[in-house]
Amino acid sequence: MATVKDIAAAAGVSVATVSNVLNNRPNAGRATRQRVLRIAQELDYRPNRAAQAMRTGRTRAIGLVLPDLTNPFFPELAQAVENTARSQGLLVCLVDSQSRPEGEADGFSLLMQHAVDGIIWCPLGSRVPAQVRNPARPVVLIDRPRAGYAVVHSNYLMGGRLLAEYATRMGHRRVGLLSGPQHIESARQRRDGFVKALPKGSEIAWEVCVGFDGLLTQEARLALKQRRRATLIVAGNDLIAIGAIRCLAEHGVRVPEDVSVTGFDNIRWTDLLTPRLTTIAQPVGAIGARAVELVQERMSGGKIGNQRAVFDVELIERDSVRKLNEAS
Amino acid sequence: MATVKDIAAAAGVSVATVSNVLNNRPNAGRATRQRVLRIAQELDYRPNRAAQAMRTGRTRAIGLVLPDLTNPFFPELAQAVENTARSQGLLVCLVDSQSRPEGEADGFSLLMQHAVDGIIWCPLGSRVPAQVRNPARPVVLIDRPRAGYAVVHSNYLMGGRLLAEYATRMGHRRVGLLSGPQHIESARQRRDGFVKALPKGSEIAWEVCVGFDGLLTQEARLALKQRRRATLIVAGNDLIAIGAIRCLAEHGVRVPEDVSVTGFDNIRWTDLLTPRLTTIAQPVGAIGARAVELVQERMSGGKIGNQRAVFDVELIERDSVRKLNEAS
DNA sequence: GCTGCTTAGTGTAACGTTTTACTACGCAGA
DNA sequence: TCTGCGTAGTAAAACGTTACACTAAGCAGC
Repeated sequence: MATVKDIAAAAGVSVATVSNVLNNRPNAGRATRQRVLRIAQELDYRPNRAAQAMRTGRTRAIGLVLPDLTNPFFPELAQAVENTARSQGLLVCLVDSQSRPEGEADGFSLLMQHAVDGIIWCPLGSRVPAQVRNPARPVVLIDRPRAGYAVVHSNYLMGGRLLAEYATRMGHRRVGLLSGPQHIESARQRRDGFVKALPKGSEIAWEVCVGFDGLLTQEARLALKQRRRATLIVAGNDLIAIGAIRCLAEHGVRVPEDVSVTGFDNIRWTDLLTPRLTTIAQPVGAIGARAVELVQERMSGGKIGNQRAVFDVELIERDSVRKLNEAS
Repeated sequence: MATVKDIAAAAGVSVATVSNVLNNRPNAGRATRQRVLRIAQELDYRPNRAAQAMRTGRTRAIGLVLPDLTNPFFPELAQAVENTARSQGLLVCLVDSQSRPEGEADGFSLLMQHAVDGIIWCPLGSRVPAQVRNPARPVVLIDRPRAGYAVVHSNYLMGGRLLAEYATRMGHRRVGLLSGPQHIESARQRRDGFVKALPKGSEIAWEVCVGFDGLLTQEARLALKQRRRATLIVAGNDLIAIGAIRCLAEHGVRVPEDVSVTGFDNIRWTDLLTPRLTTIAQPVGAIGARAVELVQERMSGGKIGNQRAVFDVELIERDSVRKLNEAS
């Protein structure tokens, strides 16, 4: 591979000048500049990132630390992050902790060793790995807020509210809640947003919390079996909704004929399912892109406080909620 | 961050000795060795990867180039690859081409700039990006074979055969094929394996090829609507199967009561669907792990020819195939 | 002609490692 | 005592960049 030295030799200038031209600093004449650029192109020059990194301390790589790629919300996010990053010339280094804190810690350690310029992180729990507690590098959280960090996520309260309004409009007055883990703020806000926006006369028939992975607990299965006259089941995310629909089917309960179900996330094939799932769409692409922008701003010195970027969400009406007549 | 120089100073030896100890080369005395190691630990020394990379040309990072993270088969693969890699101290750099050849090319270019030590690649089409045609770095293909490369994938022929045997056992004699793109070998082998293992007296009622992403073409929808007395539809992967089931539902056709459907891949929530999908399970974890091993072998000099690692697959019997009595 | 300023460009140290060639020392064998 | 050899360790170059401190030349103003 060609180096600056090769270019310098071919152009009859010093390596310093080549470097100056390549990083377009002002101190180079018009003619020289063009000559150097042309030769660089001819030799197919690519800067050696390792050398650059050693000299400048920047790698033009960012870390992406996710809890679980088998939850389809995250691959969509990863795709958005990777594509935006690549369009800016940034490489994405992936860590999937498989929901294990040690995995998260190891991943951070590896990322720090490789001196990534910044980290986009969807934190697992409340624990902050030592490797990142003194963050030499900017960290931007994604999807899950935490005090002291910049974060970009959806307006979960709004999502909850939209669902509550829709439920009411469709005539549902008694709902069962299959919420996500309440120690995760994004799960809590979805739930709270829903509950607060529920009008007088509507009520929560029951509530059970389960994991975001859609694997239902005994308690959840029992609640779904009994149902206690709930006409609508509001799930914490799409995976939970899918799990619920299947559990209901096992008891011979049809969706939406016998009971309605809503999800959250609008993962890609919720509209390939039977029935197509009514859910809340998050602008995943925008979220991923914004996270990259934010981390990049911080990489280039901008210490712009710990901002929050919150994105509006949208109700996607499909087939899993039935319209009740007033009498029912 | 502590450097070798710091350790050398603290231990009263030269940096060369520190380096020797750290890479446990023989020329260092017992006492010195232990002192250096102790101090390195105390100072929480981590080698500067950039400096190492510049000197040795190795980065201890590998690239993972995938066509589409929104196809749930790939995140599972990515997870396996990342976890095995991390356990070996390798960082994974992700590229998602979003099924666009330019994306693939850009990704490779970025990976080469960062001088990853090896690349695990699920190629998009038949085009080989120029960046990788002269591979200074070892490349291991995953899931999609191609002449001249090492590859690790499932035994697709076996998968096809298992499906054919199962179909026969369940009394299905007339099947419709909803195959994947036939220019991709893995799709072709699934199909061929199935067709070849079909006994006399069984027949292919019709065949349509669609993309792996589960979005059905007009032609496919028409075939599903007509059905031409096929009692079983064999889909090229789970996404296609899911799409087919929904399309059938739109025409009021129930699965498996009216027609049976099989998938391929056993992506994670095929058993959350209604009906639970009968499909072929690939050992995704093993495939990912083996790919990492293979690329690592090659990284450390082993030029072991272009081997093929082929993994057995397994039939997962669920609820989407009905047993027909002989008469039907 | 001198001063001061701008433009265009250069020489070289430095970043943190690894590695090559070398030294210094002790000791066994003759 | 000399030779040779193994052990323990060192000095310094090298990897490819960037950036600092310079210089050389041209030119305007007086």
